[in-house]
Amino acid sequence: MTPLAMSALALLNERPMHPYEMYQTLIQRSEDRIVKVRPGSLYHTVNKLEELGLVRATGTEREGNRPERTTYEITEKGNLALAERIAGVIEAPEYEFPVFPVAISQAHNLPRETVVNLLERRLQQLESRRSEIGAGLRKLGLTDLPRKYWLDVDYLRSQYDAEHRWLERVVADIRSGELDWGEAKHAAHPGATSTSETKDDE
Amino acid sequence: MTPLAMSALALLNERPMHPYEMYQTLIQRSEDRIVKVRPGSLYHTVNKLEELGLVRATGTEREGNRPERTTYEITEKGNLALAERIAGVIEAPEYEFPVFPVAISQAHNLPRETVVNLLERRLQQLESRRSEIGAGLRKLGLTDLPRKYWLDVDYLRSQYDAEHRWLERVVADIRSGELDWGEAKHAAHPGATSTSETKDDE
DNA sequence: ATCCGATTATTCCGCATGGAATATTTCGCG
DNA sequence: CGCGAAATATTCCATGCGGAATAATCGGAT
Repeated sequence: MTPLAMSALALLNERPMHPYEMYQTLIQRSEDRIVKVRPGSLYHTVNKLEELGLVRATGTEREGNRPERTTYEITEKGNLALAERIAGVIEAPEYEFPVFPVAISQAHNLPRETVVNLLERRLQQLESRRSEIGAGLRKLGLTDLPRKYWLDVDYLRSQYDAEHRWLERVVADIRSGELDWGEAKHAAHPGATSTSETKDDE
Repeated sequence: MTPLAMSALALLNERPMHPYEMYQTLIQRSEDRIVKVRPGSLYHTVNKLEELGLVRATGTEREGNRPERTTYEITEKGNLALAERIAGVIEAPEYEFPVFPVAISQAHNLPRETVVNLLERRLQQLESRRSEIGAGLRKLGLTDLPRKYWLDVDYLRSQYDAEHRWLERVVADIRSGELDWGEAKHAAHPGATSTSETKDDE
């Protein structure tokens, strides 16, 4: 079950809805900070959930002359599956192949000072993300709600902090020479004087 | 450019190869810990890189009577693009929607003790992951190489540590009551003798 | 009153990914 | 020396997701 499926099921667990209403609700609650949600995917997801018997269509109303909208409700099976999925995800950490480690593992192809600059820019960006998180929290009035309801933010902040510290440490270590950056052959670095040779004869 | 495309380009930046050789090399270097790599996707990826003019086929040899293998080399443009992509990823942090936050944001649907148990199991799993990382490092003899070449491991470890501390803190806070887990209506919890649905009580 | 644009609600298409299928060849084992 | 298993090298197909297209209606400015 994909993240979006989890969110969709969770919504139907509150009350029956039609897909577009789920979309609105997710956006309004700013859950799109945590799940990737696009209208198209949502419909697809709900369809799949129906095939799996985790939700069922209760009926199709039409208001005015707008397109028909199909309302879905969660099934007993769906309720079960949701809880099991949540439990499964929490219980067993799974690596999800973020890009940053890939890039950092190849940073040795770039020259020292370039890397230092890039890392410092990242630091700045992280700072502003951090403050956005805080601002968003307050804007949503989440700070009034018990912590139970924003554990995810709490978690993400701790991850953010760790990355922040790591970046600062690495930058310092490169600067100080503690982390040696033996300049070998590099890949071309952006901004290098490149003899632009473009061959596209296919 | 997807992570796999980055890895492929990086390999071709070392020397020309045919896709299967890239596959072998990635596996042998255990880069599949960091990039998701499946033979199928690799061929597809290389094709796309060719269309984009970032790599070019140098020729097709055949050894014995095995299927023909097409060797590729990186182009000037490819070299440039690789460096730019690496720089771009490092420079600008991008959220990649991991599942754990989604699950944790819905954990309030599960009963207190269940959650505590799940979090504790996760802690254990993380422990063993951690030791595996260390073991893998030593097995590959990476510890001899300068730190420059295993910055990714370094980073991942710091992330791991942060999560570890977060989990311990949260578990402690739930246990102590510091983090209140007001037991409201729950979704069915796995292993519960669930009877009817939870529709009407708010 | 009317026209423009945003909102409502959904469908459709393309593309990247993963898994399986294919076909040949070498290797291990008795 | 011969049989099956693993390795070599690649293609093919089902699937899920994101972005764009569609189509009707509502709100707001002139």
